[in-house]
Amino acid sequence: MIGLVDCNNFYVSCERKLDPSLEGRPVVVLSNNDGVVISRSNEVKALGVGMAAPAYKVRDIFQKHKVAIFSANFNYYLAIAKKVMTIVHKYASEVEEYSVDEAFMNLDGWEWKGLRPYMKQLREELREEVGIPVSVGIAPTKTLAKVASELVKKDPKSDGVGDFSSGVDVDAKLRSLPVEDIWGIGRQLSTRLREERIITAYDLKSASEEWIYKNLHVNGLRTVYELRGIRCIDVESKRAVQKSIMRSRSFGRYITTVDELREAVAFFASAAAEALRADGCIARRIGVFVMTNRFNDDPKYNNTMWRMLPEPTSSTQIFARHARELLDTIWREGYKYNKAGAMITDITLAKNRQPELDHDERLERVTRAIEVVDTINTKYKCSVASLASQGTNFAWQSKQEKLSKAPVEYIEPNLKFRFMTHVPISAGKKVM
DNA sequence: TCTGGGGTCCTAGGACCC
DNA sequence: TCTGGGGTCCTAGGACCC
Repeated sequence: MIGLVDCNNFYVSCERKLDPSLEGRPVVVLSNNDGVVISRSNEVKALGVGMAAPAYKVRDIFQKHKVAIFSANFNYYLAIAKKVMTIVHKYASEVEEYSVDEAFMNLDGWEWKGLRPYMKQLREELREEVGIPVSVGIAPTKTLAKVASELVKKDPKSDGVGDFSSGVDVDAKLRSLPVEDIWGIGRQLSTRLREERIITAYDLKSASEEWIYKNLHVNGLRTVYELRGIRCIDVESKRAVQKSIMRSRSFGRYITTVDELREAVAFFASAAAEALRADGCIARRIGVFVMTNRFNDDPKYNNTMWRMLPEPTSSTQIFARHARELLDTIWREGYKYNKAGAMITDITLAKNRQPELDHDERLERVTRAIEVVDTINTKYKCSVASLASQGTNFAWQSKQEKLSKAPVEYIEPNLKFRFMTHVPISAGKKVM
């Protein structure tokens, strides 16, 4: 059997942990730049506010129903997620941390009768020790475990554990789940399926394999098999090396000068390189993209450019220099830029690198300087130190107007959602 | 006025090779 | 006028996930 632990309304639950008076009240968490809704309490879901709803469009609802609004505090949420995962690992030897707030457990070999109380115990421990409510699904496949936890979340009378392991009329459960709520069936596919009168999870389970393969390809067929209880997607408990790293932001205001955009791109490239080093990896390819606002009538310009480096590296300076050159190639005067980013791909483990033929002392020095920067940033849990080229303005910084104050022991140093401060230092004499 | 930031995998189509 | 048949590799773009 496979178990799935899924934190309920995770970011909202984290805010409620800080302020228990939010319990029972409508609460939302907004994305970066306070742009869209990324976590909703059940009360907010009941108001009809959708996932990823633009904040300005639902402001009236928020006001009318006195919704508590928070800017996303990812460093804090990650700290809580870590506590959750630590406990989940106690309950299974094979755990796949599927996302920040979700984990699959391989429970093969467990007597099915024991599974439900075992998972209830996990749920209670998470509630007591971390203060986060979760839903659990137990089923023969990952897709069915997702279905089980999904149904549990929707059922106010349930005890939080959905069990498909034995003696359950799974088909009846599948009939109650709309096809678009299945893991792996998104908007396009569900539209296509509905045209074919495939409306519920049960319809999909019973669909013609030929038709599915022709229209939904291998992934669709995998989903169908998984709904039938045939395991096609394994629990991947070993964390794989990332294949790409991206850092990007929507800006708090439009950027119209190349200098400001250069600073932003230098920051993104540096942040990506830092994450690369933290993984013990090197990479050969860097890309940069720029975008104008895609929602208004302003003149549009989007562009991306990639470059293959002569050899793999993890050097902030090298990535930042190439990122700047790429930006200068795609930069066009006269547009209001709204978003930009840097991407690194063709990643391999640094220990697999071919040994250097000639020892480069300058490179060594630069590498040491960068190590110091990484250490400082990790220690202070934000970007205290940076390349001079990143500038000191951060005029392009995102908005975060409703940040909750998490105690410092709840702040997890992390490279993904690093915020920016204003004390750049130079790593060496001239770095770029 | 105000619309996130990461990731993964798959497919189609072009370039190129024999 | 007729205009091979594979194969591989790469990239762009689409679909999905949270």
